[in-house]
Amino acid sequence: MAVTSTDRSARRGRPPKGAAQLSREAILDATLTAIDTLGVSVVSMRGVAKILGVDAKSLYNHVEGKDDLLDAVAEHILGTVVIPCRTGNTREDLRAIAHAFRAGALAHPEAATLVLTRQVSSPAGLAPTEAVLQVLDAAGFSPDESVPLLRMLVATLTGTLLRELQAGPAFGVGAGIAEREAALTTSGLPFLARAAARIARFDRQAEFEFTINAVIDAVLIRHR
Amino acid sequence: MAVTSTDRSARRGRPPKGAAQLSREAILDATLTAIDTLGVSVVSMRGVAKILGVDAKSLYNHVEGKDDLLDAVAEHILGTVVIPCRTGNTREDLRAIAHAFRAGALAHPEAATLVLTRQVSSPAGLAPTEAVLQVLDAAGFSPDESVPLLRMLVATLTGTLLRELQAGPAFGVGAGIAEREAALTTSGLPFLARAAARIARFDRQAEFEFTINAVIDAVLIRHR
DNA sequence: ACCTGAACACCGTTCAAGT
DNA sequence: ACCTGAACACCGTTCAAGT
Repeated sequence: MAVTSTDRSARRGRPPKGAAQLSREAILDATLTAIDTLGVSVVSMRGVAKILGVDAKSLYNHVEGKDDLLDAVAEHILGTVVIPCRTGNTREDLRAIAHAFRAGALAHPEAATLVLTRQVSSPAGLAPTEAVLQVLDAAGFSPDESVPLLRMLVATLTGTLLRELQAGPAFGVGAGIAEREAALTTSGLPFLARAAARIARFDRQAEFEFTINAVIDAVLIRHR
Repeated sequence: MAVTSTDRSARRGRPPKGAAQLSREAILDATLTAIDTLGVSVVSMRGVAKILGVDAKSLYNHVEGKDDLLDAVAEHILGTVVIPCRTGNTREDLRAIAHAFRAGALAHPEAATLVLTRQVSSPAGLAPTEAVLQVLDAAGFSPDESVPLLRMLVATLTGTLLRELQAGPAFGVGAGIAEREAALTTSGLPFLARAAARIARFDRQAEFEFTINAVIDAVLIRHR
């Protein structure tokens, strides 16, 4: 019952021999697990700190703020993407990069929005971009030709993955394909009504394949 | 100095003859101007209420909550898109729809993220989709063929507009083209370094034209 | 060097009480 | 029918005080 000088409830300043030493990396890890668990929209500095058994304000010794932290998460995930080796077949090489990017992004579905939405400028984050430029160069495109093509590829990839994410965090079909089909059928829009069954269903893998192949077609058209 | 029964500071309940009668539409308008002024990330129920000279909690009589409100803003903007008449030229018709969509989205740049990011299911919001399906039908595509093509077009459009928005809210080039070019040049990634000058520059209109044309090429390839 | 107490200026939302 | 007071359970962040 005696209150000693190490009484935790009265402590202030650095803990005498606190268990986990706080670090930028530890904070980043905790943030990622918080995002995976609760979703990115619910994540908070205070919540991350709680995971680490620390006060929220302590985080500011290692991180500029919440925005900086979320940028770091995006960069971390992007750094996770393993760029495939080139085969010399332009179509297959572009496909492989797209699939690698998708795999990296979907490894943390709740964090994927960050990757797709935030501007990343670190070298690690730029590796996929570099890889695309390399493939286009090997295919014989000049930089003048490559950059717009790169932008189209990135835009399509981004858009496709965003759709995929909001189409349903769960695998395959989300809740209510029948409901969606019914809503479309009765929308009063004839072409949507006619295509309702096909629109209501969504095969993530197949849609990704189709879109990425089609957009690569658009690239290869410009090939001499 | 006398405190009467109409003393405002002690009032409770509906104002005797308050100026503006609150309505869903008025709330929506106020929200849109708040977004245009402050940016979507800063908008709050309390802020919107202040614009209307009302307490934040009053909004809940006309709106389900913040999420519902932002959905409504997205729908409103989408309902603003004027679908162009068909000309019979598939390429031109698809281009025209894309441009109409872009114009609608960019009319409120700070709100555009909502339009591109949220799932919209109201008939008004689905009009552009219906228009694309109609053009593809007129071009001779079956619904089975049209739906994946529609998805590719939407994905590319979404991705392109998102990039355009984050590339710079200001018109044309944002701050620091030279800085970005320098960063890319010294990134240690050779292909990025070589294309640095082209990547650092970004002509919104030209990039949009290129991408949309290229992706329509991918559609028309599949034309018999 | 690093952590926290106290503090500031905010959030979204519920619900009963008022008119 | 519609608005608000009181209240709840949160936010991100600063800064001086502590070790």
